[in-house]
Amino acid sequence: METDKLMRIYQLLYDRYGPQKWWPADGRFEVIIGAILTQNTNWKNVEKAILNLKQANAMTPTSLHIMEPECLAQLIRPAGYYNIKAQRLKNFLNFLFTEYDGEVDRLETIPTDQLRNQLLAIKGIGAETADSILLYAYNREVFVVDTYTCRIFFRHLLIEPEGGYEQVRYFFESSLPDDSDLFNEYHALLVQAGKEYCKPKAKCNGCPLEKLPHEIDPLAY
DNA sequence: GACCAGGCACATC
DNA sequence: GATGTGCATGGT
Repeated sequence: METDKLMRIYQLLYDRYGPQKWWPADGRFEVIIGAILTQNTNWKNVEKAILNLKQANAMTPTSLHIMEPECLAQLIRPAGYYNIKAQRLKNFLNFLFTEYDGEVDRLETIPTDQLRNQLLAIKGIGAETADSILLYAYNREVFVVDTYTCRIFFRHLLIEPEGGYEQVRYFFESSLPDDSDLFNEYHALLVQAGKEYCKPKAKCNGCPLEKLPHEIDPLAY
């Protein structure tokens, strides 16, 4: 049904930007940490926080698990919301050590739906963060919906503004081939296009999708 | 100085 | 169920 349209959009984005090779991280654990740190935050700031953790030899489950929350908060300070994010990281690590002995690889064998529910039960991990972890750390066939995804697709009249997260996710997952590599690139390309052309209060001249049907008033979303 | 960033939980109506 | 608010640094 919507498959052709979605693949055409994918192709337009891919032609413009090429492969994005996400997630920009060194290993599974770092993907998870980055997914929490990047909540409502510029990735450049997250990189500074991750560098701090690495320089403190703290980018391991054990060292983060035993670290004082105040110390962790100071290390991740550049990523913003550092107190709340330190707690969120701790919540994940408590889960990891309680349920899986602190081994991220042991999540590999858990069925996707079950793992998703376990992640969502952790305070501080919402739908987008859980799905980022599932797709980018565990290669599961889960489409990550974020602000840019909604904004771009709403402006191009492809989704309803009142469609919630799960509706939009279903729209992509049911229309696209069940391919985690495709989901991976697609989301990354939408973020790239969004950063450049789909700001909240700006028109998007030059956007790779500008020839598609388009909502005229960019302030609408 | 204003605006924005790869959200989420919680309060209140 | 919808809507509003706090959380915070750093780049443009």
